[in-house]
Amino acid sequence: MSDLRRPDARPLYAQVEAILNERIVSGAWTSGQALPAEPELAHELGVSPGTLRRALSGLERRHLIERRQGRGTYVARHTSRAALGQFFRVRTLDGRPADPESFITRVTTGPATEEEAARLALPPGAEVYRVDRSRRLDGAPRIAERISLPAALFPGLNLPIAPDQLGAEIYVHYQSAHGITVVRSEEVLSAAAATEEDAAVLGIPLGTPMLVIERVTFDAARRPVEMRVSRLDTRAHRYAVELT
Amino acid sequence: MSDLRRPDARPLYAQVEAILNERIVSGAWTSGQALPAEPELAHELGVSPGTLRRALSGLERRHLIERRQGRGTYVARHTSRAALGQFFRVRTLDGRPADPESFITRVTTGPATEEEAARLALPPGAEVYRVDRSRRLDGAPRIAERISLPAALFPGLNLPIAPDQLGAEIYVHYQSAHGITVVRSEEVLSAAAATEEDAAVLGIPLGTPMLVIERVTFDAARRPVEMRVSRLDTRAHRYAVELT
DNA sequence: CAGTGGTCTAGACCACTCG
DNA sequence: GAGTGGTCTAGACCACTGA
Repeated sequence: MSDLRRPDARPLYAQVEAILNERIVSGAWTSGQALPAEPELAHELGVSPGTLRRALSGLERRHLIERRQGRGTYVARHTSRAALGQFFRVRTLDGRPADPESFITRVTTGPATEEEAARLALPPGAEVYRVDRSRRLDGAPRIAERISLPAALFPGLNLPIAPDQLGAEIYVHYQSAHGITVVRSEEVLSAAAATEEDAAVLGIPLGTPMLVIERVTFDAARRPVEMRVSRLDTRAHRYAVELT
Repeated sequence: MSDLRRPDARPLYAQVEAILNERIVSGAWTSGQALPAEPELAHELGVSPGTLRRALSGLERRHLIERRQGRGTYVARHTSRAALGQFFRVRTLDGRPADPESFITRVTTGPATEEEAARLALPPGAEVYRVDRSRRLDGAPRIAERISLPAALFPGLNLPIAPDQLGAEIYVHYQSAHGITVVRSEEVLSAAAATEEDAAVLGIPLGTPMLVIERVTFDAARRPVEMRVSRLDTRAHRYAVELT
């Protein structure tokens, strides 16, 4: 067991958090697995229970673990309700979460565009998969979406095409089939007129104002692992943000 | 000093946080004032230093206080750079924070509309002030904005009209002139075509796709204190969100 | 150098879960 | 009832700030 003493400038709890983070990222602890009890883990790492707990709180805040009183601490699965809604900000006009259903319309492969290479931190010409989806909200088609993935991170891209096997839960698939745990996304929003493709996919008039959402998602190792562009018809839905 | 023992189900640190929150909301501790040192405050409240620190961390997370090692803990002023950027999500295309400049074009008074009454939790017909602003980003007019305020919370609405006295820092004015400390906002975003008013105010073609941002802001007592609708021309700017 | 917040420790007790 | 995480305490020591 490594010694954690001083030369490293970071506080001890931050070093402990990084060590535990690495165990999850590397797969030493896998999704759903129970961590050792806190006193045991604290002893193994050579820190006090209080310091260990502070490190665990950091992992919990980033949704890498889940703690349940009386039961134990578990590596987070991306299947809980909280995790499902974590990155989906679309609401109905009265504020309820929209119920999304996804249909994959096309999967293609090719060299990364300049923008894909920049956003995904890929070398020029690296191969990417592109997944086009049409998404229904509360029954009607509302979102046209393209997801770009580095081929190197998703060997074989074993994507089921049937919507009921994938649905909105593509990040669950990343974790279970490719071992990639997403923890953070950056989104930039703008407005644009519906293109001919939007009009065809969503059955709306050409030029309808659309909300364009460009997202880059990062995993626990801070690598960009996905880029997506979603075009949302906001005539019956909204994108909700809370600022604190 | 009140006793904090058991019957109350909330954890002690949460009760302490609520007590300190109330001292700030009520004005007993005013903006910029130094709090007593931690050991002293812990003794006054009859809790251990650790419990007090946990309560202070909650207040810090909500930006109600600022802690500076070696100096002390202070009731937050809404003047620090962090506070200024806290609620302003607009960025340039390359991701840098946009530099906003505001021009008040009109201030009016009248009974609340149905929507204003609902969002601001006002009785029907309550009086509201409405402030219309045109906002320039990096030199060009990009945002048309209307702010609605409950007249009861802003007696006299002593708003300076000169842009250099108000600027983007309207929440600083709320705090210094009306004693209202904002801590949280909810925003919903949609896309819409530029109206004739948008076109006139911003000098853009009718029908240009606009990003519409509807915001309701709450103070530390959880009252809604402001509603605003901002219409942003996204041809040169974006709205940025981070999801964790 | 006195005073402040930040870190770290060690342990008691409580609340919850499940067999 | 055994085992878990959640709360709370008491105090030592460190790092930083400003007079």
